[in-house]
Amino acid sequence: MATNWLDDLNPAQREAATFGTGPLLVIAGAGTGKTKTLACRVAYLIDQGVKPERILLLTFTRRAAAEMIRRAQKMCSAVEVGKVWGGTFHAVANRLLRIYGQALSLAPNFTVMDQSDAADLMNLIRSELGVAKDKRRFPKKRTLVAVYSHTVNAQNSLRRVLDKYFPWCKEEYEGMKAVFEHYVQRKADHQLMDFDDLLLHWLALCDSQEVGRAIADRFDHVLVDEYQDTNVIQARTLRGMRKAYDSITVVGDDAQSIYSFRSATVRNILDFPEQFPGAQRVTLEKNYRSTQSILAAANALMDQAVERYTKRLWSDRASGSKPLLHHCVDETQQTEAVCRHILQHREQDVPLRDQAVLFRAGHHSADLEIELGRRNIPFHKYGGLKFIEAAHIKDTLAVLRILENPYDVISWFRVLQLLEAIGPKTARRIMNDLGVDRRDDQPSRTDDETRRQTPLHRLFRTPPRVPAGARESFSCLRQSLADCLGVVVGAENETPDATPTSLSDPPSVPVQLERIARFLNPVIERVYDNYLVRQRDVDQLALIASRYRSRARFITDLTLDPPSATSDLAQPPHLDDDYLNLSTIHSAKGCEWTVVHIIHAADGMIPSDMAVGDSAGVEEERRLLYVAMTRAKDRLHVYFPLRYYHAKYRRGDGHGFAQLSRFLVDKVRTCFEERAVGQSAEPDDMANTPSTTDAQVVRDSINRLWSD
DNA sequence: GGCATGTGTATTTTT
DNA sequence: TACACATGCC
Repeated sequence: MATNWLDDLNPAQREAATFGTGPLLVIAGAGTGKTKTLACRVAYLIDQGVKPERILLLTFTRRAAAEMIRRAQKMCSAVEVGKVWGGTFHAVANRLLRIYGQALSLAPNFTVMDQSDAADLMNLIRSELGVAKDKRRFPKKRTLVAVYSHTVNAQNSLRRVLDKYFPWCKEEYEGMKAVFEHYVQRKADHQLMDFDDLLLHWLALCDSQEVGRAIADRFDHVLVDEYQDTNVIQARTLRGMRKAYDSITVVGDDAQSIYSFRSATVRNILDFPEQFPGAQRVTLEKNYRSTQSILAAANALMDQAVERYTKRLWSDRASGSKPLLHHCVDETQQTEAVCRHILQHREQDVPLRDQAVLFRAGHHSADLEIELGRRNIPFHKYGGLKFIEAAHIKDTLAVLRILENPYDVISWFRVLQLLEAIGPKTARRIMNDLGVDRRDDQPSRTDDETRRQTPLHRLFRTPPRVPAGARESFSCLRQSLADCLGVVVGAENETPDATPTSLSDPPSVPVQLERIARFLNPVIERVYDNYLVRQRDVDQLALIASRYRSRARFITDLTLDPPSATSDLAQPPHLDDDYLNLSTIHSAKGCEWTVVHIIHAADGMIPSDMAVGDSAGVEEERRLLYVAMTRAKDRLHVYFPLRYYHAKYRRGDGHGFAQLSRFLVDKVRTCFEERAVGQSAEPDDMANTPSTTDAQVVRDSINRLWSD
């Protein structure tokens, strides 16, 4: 079948999609059909005879990769496009390391830690070293992870990173250095990999004499999406992946780089031509998404930027009505206005799923979420607190991870402390008894006898001494672990064998979870509030697990690509269900909706107070607002609450007046139509619905006097 | 050594 | 608000 789908592309898109071999840089502005172009390029390459499994497609989220592959599949139905290596840098690194990691002496069953696991390990080390004892202000675990990650990702010296980004921690240089050294060693000893390690070890694989060539030569073509949000390690890795073959396509937009906190650098995209000599360049400027009036506002915003950007968007879509800027009395009014507009749009046949509310920080939607709940408006929140970060879910995963990697100190430490009468001290002693601390039995890793002596075997053969109060639940834990491995721990003196070759097959992953729940349910009931909800969450986990045959795969997928929202699992939305999208701006990247509501357009929120320290920070916040605005297809609402109550800090009626976001200068505001919420008529297209009146504002303000 | 209770403080974005 | 840390009791 010929390639008639190419007819749908404009000349620039077609040039990018049908580019031959060699390096190609595609500058693709917001809404210029980037996904479509990349999907077509995948389809084109396959159509030209490239084998799908010889294409590497790197995207920012797994969802993005899946979407492109799905689209490409539609174009070339004859070939199994699913064989394309698609996913995030981290997911691909994980996959390669499981195959080739032995070249770096990595165990194939290493554990992937997410950032909160990394924080726990930092904390463990911090307390062991006692660095925090005399200094009251030693950085907290999250700060430690942030500093560490920034340092390795930017390949910068700790000194310089502290000077530049964490000046308030400069005093603690020595202590932090010690913590980081132990952190690195401890991970190596216990087969733990944090997110940064995945990238660093992939790069190391590329540089390896043994397998570097083989890995690079696996792929004829490498395609990279969202290139503006990659860091120096990733850029270096890409160079390492191009040895015999030089075909690489990177797509990005310098005006949408919003991940510098993760050490992403816009230099990657700007320097691409030098890094990959002979690179061709294609620019996509025609926007298919937004009305001209939305683009006018977005362009006006970027005109204020300090930096020059490489393109200017245009559209031949009808100009549409101007975006609206709503001045609200306070957050309550903002919430009310958002709900009202959402329902009005729904009445005008824009279903909830085609609308989104965007905000800077996860908790900015708290008030709105409560109101949506009250009004029975279903929603789905992206970003913010993840299901996987809930304590009881981490507990469950920790048990699974012990099974997978018995040297996972973090998980042991966590699980043991769940037992009554076991705190940090006892937990550490038990771990010692079990030999979880690998430094003790390192000498001959390959020696068969040593391998047989994993902490789990010791647990089954010679259970360690535990406090009387913990005895019952400890034996319950032991039983659960044994059940999951398909091992019998009946009589005390038996010597069961729990190697994978053990006689009775280990049960399926959902069954393992059910066994774990037997141990965990009483624990959850004792330790947490809301235990019924939490126990149900564990059941939900088993439901997801039913899609997996491999426990290792399940754990890693959950870590690298966690369910995006708590509600994902609490009430999995049916396909025909209509629900509103709530999202942080970061998580909204790459998405589009018919109607977009941006809330909290106040200085201190956008830009975030945390980011206004230097001009680079402010510039990034501007791009963030740009990303938010360009998500809208037909209608854009921006909300500004004038008054914030700081009940958070002090009780009472203290409040302060906010400033409109500094990015909404006069030149930008002329692209908006401004409304005072509750004080004037609504625009034509939402005229005939009841609206808040002046009197309502008065009543609200009176009521507030005793609402507290 | 564990654990309940009280106090102070910092407070973004994500693979 | 929520989390880390200190204190004092069991």
